[in-house]
Amino acid sequence: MPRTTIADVARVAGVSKATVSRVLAGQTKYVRDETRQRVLVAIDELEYHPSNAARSLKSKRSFTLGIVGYGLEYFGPSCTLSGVEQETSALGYTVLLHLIRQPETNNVDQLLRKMQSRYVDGVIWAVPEIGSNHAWLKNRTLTLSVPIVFLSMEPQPDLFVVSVDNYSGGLLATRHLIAQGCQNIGLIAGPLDWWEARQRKRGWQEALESAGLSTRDGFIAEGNWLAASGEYSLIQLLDKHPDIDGVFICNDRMASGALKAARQLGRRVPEDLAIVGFDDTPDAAYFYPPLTTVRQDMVELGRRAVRELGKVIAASRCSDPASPETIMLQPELAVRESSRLAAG
Amino acid sequence: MPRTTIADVARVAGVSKATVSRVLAGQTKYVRDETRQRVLVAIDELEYHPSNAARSLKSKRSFTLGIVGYGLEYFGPSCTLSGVEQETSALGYTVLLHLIRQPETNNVDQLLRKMQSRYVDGVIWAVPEIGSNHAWLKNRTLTLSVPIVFLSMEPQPDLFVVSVDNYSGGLLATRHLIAQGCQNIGLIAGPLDWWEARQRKRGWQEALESAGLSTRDGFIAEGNWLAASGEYSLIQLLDKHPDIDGVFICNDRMASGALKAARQLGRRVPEDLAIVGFDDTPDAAYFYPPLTTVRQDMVELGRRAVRELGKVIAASRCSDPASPETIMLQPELAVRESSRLAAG
DNA sequence: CCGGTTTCAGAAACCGGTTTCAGAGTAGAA
DNA sequence: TTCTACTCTGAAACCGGTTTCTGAAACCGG
Repeated sequence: MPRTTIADVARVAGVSKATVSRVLAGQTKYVRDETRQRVLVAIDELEYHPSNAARSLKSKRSFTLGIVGYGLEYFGPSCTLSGVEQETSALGYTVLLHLIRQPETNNVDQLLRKMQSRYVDGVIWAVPEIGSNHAWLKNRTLTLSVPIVFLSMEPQPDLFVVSVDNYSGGLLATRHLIAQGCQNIGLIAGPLDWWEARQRKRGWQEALESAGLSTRDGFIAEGNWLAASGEYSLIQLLDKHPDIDGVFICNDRMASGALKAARQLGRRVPEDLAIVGFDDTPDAAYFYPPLTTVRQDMVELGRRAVRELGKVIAASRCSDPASPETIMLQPELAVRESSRLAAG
Repeated sequence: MPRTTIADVARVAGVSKATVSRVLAGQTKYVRDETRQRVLVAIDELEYHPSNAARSLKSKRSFTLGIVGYGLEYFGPSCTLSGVEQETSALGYTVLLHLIRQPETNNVDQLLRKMQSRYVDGVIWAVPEIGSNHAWLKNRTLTLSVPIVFLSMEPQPDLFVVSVDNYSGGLLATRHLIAQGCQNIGLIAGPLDWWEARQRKRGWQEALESAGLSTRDGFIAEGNWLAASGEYSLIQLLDKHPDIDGVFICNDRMASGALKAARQLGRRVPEDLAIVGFDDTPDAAYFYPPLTTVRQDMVELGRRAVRELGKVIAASRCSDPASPETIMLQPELAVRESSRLAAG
């Protein structure tokens, strides 16, 4: 049986397709109240739902937002996606999801074209900036015919960017360690080709410098976000510098590895070694000992990005382009036992 | 500037729209090779990409799979979604994502209609069976005009279901505890209105019974998947039955809470209390002590579901409906220190 | 050489909405 | 009373593909 179309509704309501369309569009003008009621009744009666394809074809919009994501196996990105979907639904759009597996992927062209061929009304680019994987932006600046909001990348004056302030997070973590009385504070960084990892490192660095503490190169180890690398890195670090009494570890997973290493080495946490992580994963509070960490609200990040995108889309529809802006969400510190030294 | 259409390609290639369409469809018949080449060149030259909307409108397919998901903040569902997306892309489709926040949601009708209005070619229902949230299926059995594959629900003869064998997982975990010499084995279950939680419990129960061990009611605590409930539940359990020497905890998060409780109570793990979890979260290996757990491959779950859906879609297109089947993925045990007792 | 099948290609209808344009009816102004 | 102005509605064009139908040309056995 063929689907019920706008023509069916029109026939039942005794009006023309045009009128039904106007009612659907929610126009209050140019439709008499009594007519509107008849149409609404017919729609209800027939359980009519308009075809998105037909609608998109003519109006060139799809009521769809394209999301390009990465690393869904990690807690942060999953939460971001959840936030994105939530806000997208709230705005009456639907999410078209595309995940990238190689962050340095370079078939961006094909991807964008695919999105365009689906008339997405906007795009959330939720692939973190790694190496030069955002270089494609150089070539096509503003050739982007569809509004895009970028997540977690170096702010650029001509782009919409929403990100957590990782630098500020690094500051928070490190200042806290300093306040706890740590003298030799190490860093287990994320992969330094990640923009976010570099920002966290910079926070660590500047906190130490402005406190007059040393940032010797040997105090830095570069991990790969995984627990095993945290374990390994801490062993390395303590081997070279046994006097390290505090470490800022750039995500909770690596921190959990480091905690394991500390146990194996017989270093008590926090007495011998204070540790601060980053993310505030749900289980960070259940590490042994519970982990002090920098909390970032990834769900809110996703929501904000979509809200921003919504504004851009609305503006572009009024042919009144919104001016690019950068939104930085501030992380906060969750203090737990892994860094709690006898209060001075 | 208007987008390049099939008519543009036709003009450049010196053929008609119909011919271009045939080339696009990949038909080898009814298009001379030389003509095809001309068309392909034109397509390439104009960087032509067909409009999905126009295509869907006529052909009633959208090359899109609708995914209805739940609980993306958890590790498992995220991985499933990742697997789903991967396989969906591989099959040339795109994912349309809709997340549910109240698992007992009952506006299923509206949701399905929305999917239909977007002409999705198939649906993956990735909302776990909780309470009677799948009851809507009763009313509309086979009225479903679009192929659906269900995840993680009680198998039904007339539905396509793909799931991890949770019962078998419960068996594995509990038999392992028995093999380690535990005599009094408790259970910290998930919320028992979850089908998956009930299956895991059943595995525990039958393993004990077939070994001639007791399954007193007091040996069971019902958690809510969260770490805090694992902590609380273990305290309860040990309070009532201090002689418990092993526990099967139905997910890793609760297990991490339980490990914390054990530390607080001064119970050594595994010497005084052996613990087995479920999921094999990436950090389970870094718990203190490292957690023995039942590993389920959620990524593969997602992939399998899509592959299955692909088959159903293909079959339905040949108006040769595939006959419903149930696929059960077998979990496996990852043995670590939390349950490793001196080998007998 | 002829009727019949097969291959190739184009014209036009069609999918289900939106939008333009034009016309009818009514109200208000001159 | 007539002229504009505004409200309401329908007919028809349009969006960009797919598909049917039709016909020309090529091929083929008799």
